[in-house]
Amino acid sequence: MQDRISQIFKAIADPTRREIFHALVVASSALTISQIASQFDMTRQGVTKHIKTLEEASLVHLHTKGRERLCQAKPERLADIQQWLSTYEQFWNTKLDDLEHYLSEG
Amino acid sequence: MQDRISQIFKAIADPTRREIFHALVVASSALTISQIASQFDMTRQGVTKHIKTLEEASLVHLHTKGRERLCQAKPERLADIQQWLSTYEQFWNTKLDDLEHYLSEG
DNA sequence: TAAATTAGCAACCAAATCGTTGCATATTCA
DNA sequence: TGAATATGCAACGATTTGGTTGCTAATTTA
Repeated sequence: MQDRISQIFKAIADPTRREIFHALVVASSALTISQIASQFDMTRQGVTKHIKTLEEASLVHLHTKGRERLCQAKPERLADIQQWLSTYEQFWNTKLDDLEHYLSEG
Repeated sequence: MQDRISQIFKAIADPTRREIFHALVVASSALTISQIASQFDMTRQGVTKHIKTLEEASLVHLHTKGRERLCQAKPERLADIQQWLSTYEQFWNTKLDDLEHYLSEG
């Protein structure tokens, strides 16, 4: 389909998915689809779709237990984004002379 | 329309736009729409649309000079993303006991 | 002034996105 | 076993997305 970094960016570009992801991160344990849906003004199927997108981006891990589907956040996958960001970090994180040094060195 | 962070994420979620953005960052000076288009296998109008998206996300600054539209990258806007990431950074950046400390305190 | 260059705008198109409803299936509980 | 629970799958619909073509307007250049 598409490259991993695009998948991750698209997954978290949607505010609802960011909320779901955050809910999973702060949850003390894995949550079921229904548990997540109860926290949002959306149908269970809507949540299922968002979870699928997050799982395809490796931001959520799913594991079936009986009739339940347990969702667990994998925030460490966001390191891929930080990796991408690192190329541009120098433009706001460092002192001006560091930037000028970078530009002159090419 | 939508929140700033979603705008930025959506803007850079597209691989073509990331390429355009990168081309602008590494360019020694601002580039015109036509100059950008010549580097990509796309029509000028296609590029114009991408530039519009990047501008709306404040990742690119436009300024008209005669008949030309000069495009300049504003990579410092990516700091907003890093800000968002910082909430989750601890999950891959710190030692395990730091994480456990966070969870027990949280 | 006439031709070439740079760009904008509008319309169109196919595909993806974000959500819904309806129904079927599997598991658990009484 | 029968009812309730948790979920999946498919179809639908409105909107957005990523791109195109065609035409017009403004600026520069010869």
